[in-house]
Amino acid sequence: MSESSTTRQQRVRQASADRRARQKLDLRRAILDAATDLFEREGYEKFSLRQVAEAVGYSPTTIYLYFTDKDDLLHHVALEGFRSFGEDLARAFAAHEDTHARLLALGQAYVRFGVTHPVHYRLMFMVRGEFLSRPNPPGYESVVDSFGLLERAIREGLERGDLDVPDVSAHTLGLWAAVHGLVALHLATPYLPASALEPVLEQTMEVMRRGSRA
Amino acid sequence: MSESSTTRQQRVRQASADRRARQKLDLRRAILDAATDLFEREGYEKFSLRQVAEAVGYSPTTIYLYFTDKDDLLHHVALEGFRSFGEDLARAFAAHEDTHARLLALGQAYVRFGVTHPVHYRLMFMVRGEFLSRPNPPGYESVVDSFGLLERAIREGLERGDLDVPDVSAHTLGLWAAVHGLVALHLATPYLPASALEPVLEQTMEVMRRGSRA
DNA sequence: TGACAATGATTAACACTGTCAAGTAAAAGA
DNA sequence: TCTTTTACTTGACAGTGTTAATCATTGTCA
Repeated sequence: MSESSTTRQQRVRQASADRRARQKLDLRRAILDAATDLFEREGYEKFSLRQVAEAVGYSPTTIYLYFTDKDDLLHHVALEGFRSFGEDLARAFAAHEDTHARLLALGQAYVRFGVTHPVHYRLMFMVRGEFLSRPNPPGYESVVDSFGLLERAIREGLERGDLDVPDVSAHTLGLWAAVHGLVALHLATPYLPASALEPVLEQTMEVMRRGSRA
Repeated sequence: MSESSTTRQQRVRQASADRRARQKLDLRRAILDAATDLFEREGYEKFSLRQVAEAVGYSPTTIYLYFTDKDDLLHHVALEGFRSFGEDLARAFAAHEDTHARLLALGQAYVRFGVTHPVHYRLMFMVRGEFLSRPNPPGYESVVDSFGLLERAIREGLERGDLDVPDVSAHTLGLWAAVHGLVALHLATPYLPASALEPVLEQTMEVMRRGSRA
């Protein structure tokens, strides 16, 4: 009947394979979602593979069919964080043209992420910062290079004559470190409560602005 | 014979109690040393109570007679770190009179500690920063308040007219965060290798100096 | 000196954990 | 219909922190 170049059997087989691949992706997604959920509720120390399995309704060993091990699963939980973190920063970058306004907005977006996603932040930048040095696995190639974004803002500021610093990379690192340090101090120590975070950030950004302006 | 107000029996009893107390302290010290050693060799994740017990030659449950639990033991490992960290900073503080030289020295001492004691640093300020908010247990009352030290350096600088910032506490936090951020980035990410740490610190300190000078 | 009490450490067990090898049941392919 | 592949589970191992019960030794006191 049909004059297509593929036989009916071939097409059915293909559809079947597609469906199975889709189900496999669905379960992988469900595991990752359950893991993220559990992680955010329980925190790094109490996060357990077996509890993830129970939450998703499979035996513990099934997880190993979708992630190589607990660490890999945790890495993907972190990657979800890097993705939304990158999106936040990209929005802040795009929202301003002026160099200093842009840098301030980036700093504020950074801090805001840390405050609203403390458990994720700790995982991503404090407890398991090594994740940053791992290559992005399939599906996460497009995650925004946040560090590169900040570097670009600074380089452009330098080209426009808004900034004057000896070394772009060093200043990028210094600014990043300053903001990260504030969030880390807030999350890990009693020195910097949430209420003080915003004003301290502003004063620090202002000091660094004054110290780096042309 | 002896006309002392205490009987011989009383003195013997006292000496015996003293000896037992001393032995108890010795074992506590031995456990803590073994724990510190193991922790520095194996790192936070692999640190195990049972291995500490084995290293010191006692059964696992014996540890509970000297520390309330694993967390308490880990806290004391961190406290050893806070002590030597505080000593390093106090030395740097005392070595300089000039405000900016003193602040730079403090920053350098801070970074040096992080580089030479990475495992301890991670425990103290990154993975288990909550330890900072716990009250100092017996034996650690004299640990230098490093944060207070930095604050004093800044306040004195302000009083001498070397600095001009709106808020002393905020600037203390900002400076601390900047240096901590650099160490944390070095220890947890690939962005800041050891070789780049010193120059980046210098440029950042210089930017903050320019931005906060009177 | 001998009975009693306190101290210091141990053994055994529980409820967990991540992970691996082997096995099972169902679906797909020939 | 027979065989192979796929998806998943069972059972086990070697660990973990922690608790309760127990044992041996030492100190105390009649």
